[in-house]
Amino acid sequence: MEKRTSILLAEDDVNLGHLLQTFLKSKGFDVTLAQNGKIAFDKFNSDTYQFCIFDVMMPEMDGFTLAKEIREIDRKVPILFLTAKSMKEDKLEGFSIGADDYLTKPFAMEELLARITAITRRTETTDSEVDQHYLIGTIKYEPDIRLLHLKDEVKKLTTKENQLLKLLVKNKNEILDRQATLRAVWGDDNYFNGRSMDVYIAKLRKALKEDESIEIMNVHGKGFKLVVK
Amino acid sequence: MEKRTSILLAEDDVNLGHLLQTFLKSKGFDVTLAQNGKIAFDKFNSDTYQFCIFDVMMPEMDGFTLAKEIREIDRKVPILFLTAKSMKEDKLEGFSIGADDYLTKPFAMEELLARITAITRRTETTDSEVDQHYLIGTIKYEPDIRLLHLKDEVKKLTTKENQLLKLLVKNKNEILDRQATLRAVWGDDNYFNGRSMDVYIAKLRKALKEDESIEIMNVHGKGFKLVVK
DNA sequence: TGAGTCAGTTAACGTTTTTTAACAGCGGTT
DNA sequence: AACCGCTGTTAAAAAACGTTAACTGACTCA
Repeated sequence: MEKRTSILLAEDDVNLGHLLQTFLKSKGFDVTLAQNGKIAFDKFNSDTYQFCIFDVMMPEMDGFTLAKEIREIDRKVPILFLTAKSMKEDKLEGFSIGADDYLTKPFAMEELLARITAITRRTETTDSEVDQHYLIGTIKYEPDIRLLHLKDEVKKLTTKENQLLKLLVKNKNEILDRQATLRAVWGDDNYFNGRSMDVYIAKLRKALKEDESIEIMNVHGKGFKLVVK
Repeated sequence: MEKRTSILLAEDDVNLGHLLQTFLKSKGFDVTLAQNGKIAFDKFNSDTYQFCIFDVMMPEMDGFTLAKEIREIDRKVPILFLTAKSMKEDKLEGFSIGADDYLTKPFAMEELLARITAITRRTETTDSEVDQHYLIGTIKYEPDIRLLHLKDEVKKLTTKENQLLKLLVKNKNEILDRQATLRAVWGDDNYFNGRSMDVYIAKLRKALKEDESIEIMNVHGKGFKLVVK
């Protein structure tokens, strides 16, 4: 249940625009592409964006003007400029409007990604959700505080129990690959960690056995699967 | 009570260091100058800074290593690199560590200022980071003056208690890495410092136990995590 | 200058968590 | 059926952590 960062990208060069959109989408962002500043401004006002990337030179409305307009109604949303010029004056004009960063074309995709990451990291909200919970059959499970609400007891899970159960729950009714799980939880899928995992599966089965409809089933040679009937 | 943004500047070139310090001070910043990365790391851990400027090439501990150490205990504080090289690889190495920006020497003072302003603009109004105080559940905590406002007492924290709690609070709901914390607070992550840290965790748990919703939970083999329900 | 105080470390002992060992059973293959 | 790798389970061993108290060294102040 992870919300993706939505980005508003204003770029009149169709090729570059689509290239960037595809790249950023592959990196897990929601990217809305606008052909020019006017369209971008409309889109900004009709939807919610966490991040803006504006080409400086565009028809209709250039990037700087667009940024200035947006800054009047939102003085916080991060704005990154793409500019073909490399003159210092331009850079400064962008910053004084309230840009957060700029890239001079041509630039490496990875650098763009790095800068977006750097900026969004700072603006992230401090507290992540601690109140998230799942229902496994009739049993309430709170992974963030590692609690399992059983019929007549609230069981505290250990780190490993919790990591494993969280993966099972996230992949409910799907096979949880044995090797992948070992690498995720134990860091290495060697023999002993495998045995250790089997021990933890036994613990979890015992913890969940009060609800008959829950089953952690083994898929021979593949992994485990949490099934709730 | 207006407090100035405090900057930690790590620069081994004494001339450039003083020049920058003087310039930034004239622009209204509090600037602490550290001769090398090791000194900077110690200063970062004993005081509070809103911004970091690190020269990449320094004796004792270089800027990238310094940033990496700091990122383990503070994933938000803005870091700007000063680099003499202009290779793209270097830039990316910086960003992947979690840098926010970089400047290639020689650079214009005004450009440095513009970048600092761009990065701090959004955070300065939102964050009450300048007038440092946190709420841990119902308990008010003022790290700068090392006070914990309990129900019927104002508890003075010792240096170590305070450093540890500050890190926990800054990383609320996230795992605070055991080794990184030891290096930050005790300078070395050997066995005995580890035991010492466990003693301090016990002290903090005792101090915070009046609020049931607060928990310092252990993540076996990884570190501790401050959770407020 | 020497008893008292205080922050921090080390020691000691207890508890919890995780790993390893040991043995038993199961599943698929030949 | 015989075999072999995979899994189930329990118990013992090892590692990590929790807590209290004794200890150490630095500082204070009469």
